[in-house]
Amino acid sequence: MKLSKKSEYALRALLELTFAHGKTTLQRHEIAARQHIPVEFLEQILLALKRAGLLSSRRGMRGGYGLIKSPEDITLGQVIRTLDGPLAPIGCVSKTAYQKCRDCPYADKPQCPVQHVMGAVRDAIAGILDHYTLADFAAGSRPR
Amino acid sequence: MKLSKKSEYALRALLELTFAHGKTTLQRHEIAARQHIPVEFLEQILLALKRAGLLSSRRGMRGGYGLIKSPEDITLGQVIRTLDGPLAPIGCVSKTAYQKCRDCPYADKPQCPVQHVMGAVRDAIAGILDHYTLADFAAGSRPR
DNA sequence: TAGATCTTGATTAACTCAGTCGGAAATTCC
DNA sequence: GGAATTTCCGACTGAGTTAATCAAGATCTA
Repeated sequence: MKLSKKSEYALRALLELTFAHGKTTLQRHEIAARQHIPVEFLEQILLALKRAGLLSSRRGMRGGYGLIKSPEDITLGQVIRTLDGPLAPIGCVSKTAYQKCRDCPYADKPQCPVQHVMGAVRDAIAGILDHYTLADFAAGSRPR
Repeated sequence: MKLSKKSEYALRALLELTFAHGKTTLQRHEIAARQHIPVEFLEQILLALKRAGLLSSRRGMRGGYGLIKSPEDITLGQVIRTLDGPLAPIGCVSKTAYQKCRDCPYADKPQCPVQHVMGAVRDAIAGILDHYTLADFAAGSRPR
């Protein structure tokens, strides 16, 4: 049930980019310095977020990174999924990356007790993270 | 956000032990066969559950494992915590194993946005798993 | 063109996960 | 008492993941 360092850094980096949104872009080293993140590691995180369509970037002297959408349109669920994979605790209850559970005697019947509980857990986690936007996050408030 | 195989096996093993509770005890190989779990791996799981005070055991010819408390008094939260550690996605929001977050610019102030969201996630997970008993689990129903 | 910056891919050390193995200790049955 | 059976305990292993680090290349601005 753990959040990777990668996702944590991503959230903290996006926090800075949310503050800067509309005003300016930020460079790797600025984000790294403000959030105490190893710059080379941060780099590959920003690249992943870019490939996921959340960030734009510009190379060269006046380069840097910026949000490509407005903070209200990016959820923490999206961010964590792109870096850590599915939110579900177990493959057979994932909605974005379902995987049939091998070796379980209940196979995939809806009677499977594991599926039942973990489905509830998944829904609880996704219920929070998929409604929590970067705007909420930066404001430090609850969503909606 | 993933449940380890260890915890999954533990839940499935406890399912069998719940069915047997009051009637008989079960041996490693019986549980392993019914739930398709590698027997030597299951062993160390059962041992861990025993050390956590959930199971009793007897060695020798008529030996085996049994629940030491009634299924209504064991929650899935307890089980998963003993095998996977804290439920919280990040140390600084754990109630059972709190750890101050190093290198975060917000330190531990209540204003920390990461702490805010992840606290909500932790509460959601624990809210389910700490109220879900083995009895609920075996019945395949929702708790309470 | 020079210098700054993003981009890509490879590499690494440490750690965790999932499972295996061998042997010691306890209990029962003969 | 001895053999069979079962739990107990610790060490070990191979594969994969995590958290970085590094070097070299592409691109942009001044």
